[in-house]
Amino acid sequence: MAVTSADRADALFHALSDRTRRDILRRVLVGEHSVSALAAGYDMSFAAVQKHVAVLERAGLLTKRRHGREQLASGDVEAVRSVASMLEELEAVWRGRIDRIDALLTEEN
Amino acid sequence: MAVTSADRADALFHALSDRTRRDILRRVLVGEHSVSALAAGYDMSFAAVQKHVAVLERAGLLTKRRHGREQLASGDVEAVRSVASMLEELEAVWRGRIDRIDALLTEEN
DNA sequence: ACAACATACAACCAATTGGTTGTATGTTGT
DNA sequence: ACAACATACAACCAATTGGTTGTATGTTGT
Repeated sequence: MAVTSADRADALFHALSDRTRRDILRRVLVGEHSVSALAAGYDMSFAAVQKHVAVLERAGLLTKRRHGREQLASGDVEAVRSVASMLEELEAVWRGRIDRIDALLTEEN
Repeated sequence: MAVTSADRADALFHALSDRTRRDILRRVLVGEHSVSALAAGYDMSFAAVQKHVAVLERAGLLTKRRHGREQLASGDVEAVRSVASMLEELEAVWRGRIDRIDALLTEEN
C-alpha cells in the first residue's frame, strides 16, 4: 500500500513518456484549459485525451479545478521540478559526489 | 524513418520509467560494469537485465565497450542532461518566457 | 583444445497501455 | 424544464512491455 518514491518516479517518468501527454502538459503549464478545450487540439477521441489528462493527474503533474460543468486543468510546475531533481541527483552520482550517502537517499525511501 | 526529437524524448522518458533501469543507470554512472556484474544485483534472470541494459542503450543513456568476453556499460551523463533540459524547457514555458518562440523549439523538430 | 563463461536473441506469456465506442451522470442556458 | 454540453468510466481490442526459458555464438584460461 505504501507509495514509495520509486512508485512516484515510475508514475512521473511514465506520464512524461508519451508525446501527447508532454504536449498537454506544456499547454496546461501556460494556463488553465478544460478537458474539452485540450481534446479539441488532438486527432483522437475525447475519451483518449481525457485518459491522458487522468494519467498526468495521477502522476501529480496537473491538478483539476471544477468550474461549472468544466474541469480546468493546470500544470504543476513543482512536480516538473521534482523530476528535474531526480535527474540532478543522477548527475551528482556521476560526479562522484554522492558515493555511499547515496544509499540513504535513493530509490527505496 | 526520420528519428524526431519527440521519438528521442519518448525513448528517454520510457527508459527512465522503470525503477530497475533507473538503478542500473545509477550504477553505470558511477563506473563501468559488465552486464553480468549488473545482473548479479537483481532478483531476475540475466536475460531480463540484459534487456533493460539494451533499453537504456537504445535510448542513449548508456554505451557499451567490449573488453574480452565482457561488455562494459557506462552511463552517458550528457543524455541525462538532455532530459533535464527538456524539463527546464517546460519550466520556462510555465514562467511564460517562451510564448511563441516555443513553437520553433518543441516537439516536432 | 575445449569447458566454462559472457552475451545476444528468439519464442513465449501475462499484464499494461493507448486507443476505440457506448453509457451514465452532472451542469447550464434558453 | 429540458436539450445540449462536459466529464467520467466501462468494456473492448491490438500493440507493447517486462518477465521467463532455451539456444547460438564468441572469448578465455588452463
